[in-house]
Amino acid sequence: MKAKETVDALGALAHDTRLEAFRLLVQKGPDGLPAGMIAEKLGIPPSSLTFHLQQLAHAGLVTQRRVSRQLFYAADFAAMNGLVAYLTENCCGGETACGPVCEPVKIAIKSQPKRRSA
Amino acid sequence: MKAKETVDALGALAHDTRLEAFRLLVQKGPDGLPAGMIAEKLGIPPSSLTFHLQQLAHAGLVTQRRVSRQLFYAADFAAMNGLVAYLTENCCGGETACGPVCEPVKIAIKSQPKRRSA
DNA sequence: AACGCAATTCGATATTTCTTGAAATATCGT
DNA sequence: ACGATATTTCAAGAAATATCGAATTGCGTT
Repeated sequence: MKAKETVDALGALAHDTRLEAFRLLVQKGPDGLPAGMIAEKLGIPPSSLTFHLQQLAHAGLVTQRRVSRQLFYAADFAAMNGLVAYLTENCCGGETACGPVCEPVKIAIKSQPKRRSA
Repeated sequence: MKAKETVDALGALAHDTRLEAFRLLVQKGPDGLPAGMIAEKLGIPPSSLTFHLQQLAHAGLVTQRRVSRQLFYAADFAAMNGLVAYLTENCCGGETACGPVCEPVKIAIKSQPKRRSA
């Protein structure tokens, strides 16, 4: 049943608004942001935002925690990494003769100086 | 316009049949597989397969090459890695104080012994 | 308890995506 | 050129997803 979860996660990310929201949260780190601030940054009405955050949450890509009146959302980094792992699993059949095509791109670059190019 | 391309790629992968097809191709390596064989393995009619492969191709995730009467499809590993990079870009704002949450999972495991568990 | 603020649920509409048979195109062998 | 094989294109109905205003719930303050 891993495939189904993965499809959910990919589908959750496959949308302008949600991708933007998710990336915002990835860049914000474990503390996350309150829904209202996300809605404001994305320029969409609250009810629309809720709809999209729920898809991300249902897919396990973001977590939710209440702080007083606000609901903070944060990226779930383990889920994100799990998703990536699933996509690339057993690349080239695990053959060592595969060449450099399976080489990872060093995802998630905390040790590097800021780079915004990709 | 990088966001739009990413949404396309994620959308292309966010479907049962297409995810299965893509993973099949990832595991098959650079040589890929002819359309007919993919359709057979997935158990779907040819016209349906074409529809899905086109989405993957349009998103740049697979390439196409003709060999006699057959059309071979293969995963585009650079595109896949670019997608992952975009998702995780500037994780935690690039702060070194972020902790282990941005740590990559060592995607693409070509040095492991064969495992077919998924 | 009453008020205000933050966010969600509901509902109805609009839009997009999926599916697959039938017909068309491309390539090969004879 | 003809027939067979491999795959794509077309069309249109079916299914899933997106949008957002109005009403509602949860929480804190007075």
